[in-house]
Amino acid sequence: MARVGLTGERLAYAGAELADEVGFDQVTVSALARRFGVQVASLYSHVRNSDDLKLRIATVALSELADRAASAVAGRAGRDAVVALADVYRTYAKQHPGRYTASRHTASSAALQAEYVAAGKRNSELMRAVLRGYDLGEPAETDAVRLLGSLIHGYVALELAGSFDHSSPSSDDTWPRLLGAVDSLLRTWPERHPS
Amino acid sequence: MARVGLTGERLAYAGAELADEVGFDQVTVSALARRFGVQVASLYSHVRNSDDLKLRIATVALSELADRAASAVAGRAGRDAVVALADVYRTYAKQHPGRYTASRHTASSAALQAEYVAAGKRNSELMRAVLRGYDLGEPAETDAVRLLGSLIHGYVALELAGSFDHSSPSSDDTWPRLLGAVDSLLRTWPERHPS
DNA sequence: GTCATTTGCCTAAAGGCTTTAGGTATGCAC
DNA sequence: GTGCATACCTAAAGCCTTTAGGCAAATGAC
Repeated sequence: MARVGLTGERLAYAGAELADEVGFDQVTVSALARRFGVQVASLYSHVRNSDDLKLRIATVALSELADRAASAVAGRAGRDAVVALADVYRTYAKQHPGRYTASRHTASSAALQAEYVAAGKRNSELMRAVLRGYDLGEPAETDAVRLLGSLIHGYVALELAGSFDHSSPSSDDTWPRLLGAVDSLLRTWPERHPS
Repeated sequence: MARVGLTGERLAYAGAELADEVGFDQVTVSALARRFGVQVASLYSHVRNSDDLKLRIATVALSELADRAASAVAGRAGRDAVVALADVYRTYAKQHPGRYTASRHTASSAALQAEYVAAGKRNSELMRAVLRGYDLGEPAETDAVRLLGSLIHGYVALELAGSFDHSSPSSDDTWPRLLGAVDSLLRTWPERHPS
């Protein structure tokens, strides 16, 4: 009975890979056990249950996103920063569709998990930092965070679902134009109250 | 063994109600059978399988959305039409979270179901009709359809997930300001090629 | 190096959901 | 009333989740 060396963390990363391969919805404790060549029950020493596993995968995804987002916006501002940030999410979703789906998966117990919440905060604070460069003031800045967050997630979700597949122009052409439009909107925001 | 009068359609509507009550992910053939006081296997005369049931629920949701959208935009144009249309989706998602989730659920076999595809088309064509009023020309009009679609879905999804719950301003305050901003963006779209 | 302890992984079992196969009885047409 | 179609049933197999309890491998004390 050779020991495989399971840990909660290894399961989370292996679960993330599994999600990318078969879809986040298809990630099960059983499939993961199979992948490690181990009995199903063995995993229950490392994750509390199936929801716990999914939450750990979501945390992996949110953390990776925050890391990439931080690198992308470093040294950039304004439109460059917005484009770089938005590209991070879109690219990640294409490369890791299962992980991206996981990152948007809200479990009821998620709010109780410090690490998950912290990774979510890192992401939203990076976005706010980028938008602070437009000097909008409040409540416009929060409105802008919600606008950009909604647009990125909405676009990525629709694209991932294939909604843009069978019409022109290609999604690759639309995307930079939308970001340009958002940048010009931010620069001429209807109700600015700059500091 | 009193007959309950099951049909594919009744199952779809009952499944939609169940989705609103317990969440779309929790909708199972078993739960639906329980609700009708009937053995599980009995449902398989009316729906092909679990995915088929979910696709039928999604079709119910997409059709209801298209009906409401059509009523909302009738007799309106420009900003009024955009706001009315966007409100339809946001309000529907709040009233019927399970149905809304269903409407965004893409099964692999969905593309083969004529009714589902048709309901999806009705929705997107209503949005395009509203945006045609801004006289953007192509490809800007398609870009705008994708922008508005992404923004509405993204905002609704984040709001449903509770992302805007614990910060001010309230989501109710942000929403009309975002729609106003989008309207002004559409009226000053960077690269117009009007007819 | 041996022994004790921890713990990683095991077997076993119960319960739920999905789906198929084949049987019974109900409700309508006549 | 009789016949027919079919609505709903029982039975069963397969997979997933989760808990309980057991064996053996790694770790540390001496």
